[in-house]
Amino acid sequence: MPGLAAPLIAWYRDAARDLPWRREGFGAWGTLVSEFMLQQTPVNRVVPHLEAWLTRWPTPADLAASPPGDAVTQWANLGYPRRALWLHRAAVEIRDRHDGVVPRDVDALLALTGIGDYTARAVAVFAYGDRHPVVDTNTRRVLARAIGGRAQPGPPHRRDLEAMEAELPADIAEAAIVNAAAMELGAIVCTARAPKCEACPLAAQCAWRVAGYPASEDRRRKQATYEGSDRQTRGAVLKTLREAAPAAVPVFAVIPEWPDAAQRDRAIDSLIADGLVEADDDHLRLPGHPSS
DNA sequence: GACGCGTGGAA
DNA sequence: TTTCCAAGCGT
Repeated sequence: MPGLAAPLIAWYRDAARDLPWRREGFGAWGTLVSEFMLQQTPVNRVVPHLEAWLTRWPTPADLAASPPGDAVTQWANLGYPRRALWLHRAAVEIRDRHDGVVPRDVDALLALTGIGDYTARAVAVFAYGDRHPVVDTNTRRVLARAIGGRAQPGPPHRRDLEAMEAELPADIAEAAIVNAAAMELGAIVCTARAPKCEACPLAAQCAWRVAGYPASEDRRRKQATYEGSDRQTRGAVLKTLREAAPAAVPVFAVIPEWPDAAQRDRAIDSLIADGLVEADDDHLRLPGHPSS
């Protein structure tokens, strides 16, 4: 097995997209915010929101000083609004536990709200230049195909980190590039549907291609139907409150047209339980308590 | 390990 | 049109 590092590094030098968080000196806070936004939201939708966010809140302390509801409003339609709440909590934790500086240590990053195996290592590697395996869904797919010979990866697993670690050069700077290049390859060449193998630097050594693109059992979770779901209902409720913010909205005026009143009430209750919505008297609003 | 969690663009 | 997919995380 020749290894993936050398061809990935050469390819990345020419093919990498020019993205804001790859600019020199983008900063650890910017990297952290970008990674939160990129958790399940496509790059093209993140870019404009990221710039607006960092203009409003240039440091973790700036965000921590605002009400969490403002973060939910600024999050707008990026989806999964819990991430806005988690990012706000992380900012408070950074202010209180790390003197306002995004931590560099992976375990310290993992201890922050909303940061898991991927985001912690992404910040340590891309913002601070340390040497760790960074494994997202793109990298898992590249590894599954190039090394495992399978069409798609299985569910995320700690073993993925070990597989990526085995591909990293000893040189710290090169290791960071290999991490970024594997993700980039999965994002723009080794895509889930219709991979562009003719443009792939790993084509000659790709186990999946060499084996003739065998179909493998797809163990990925199917996404639940969105139309008519509780998630859709929650989204509609929160959209109403974002558009009214910072004003509160009478409960009777929150998606009154919704066909299933019980589902609407269930959505409101779950949003309150998640801390995304506050209820007082007969009104609902985004959470407004200062963070401390 | 499996589930719940938004939103919009592309095939 | 419907389905699939997108730099995951907490429970």
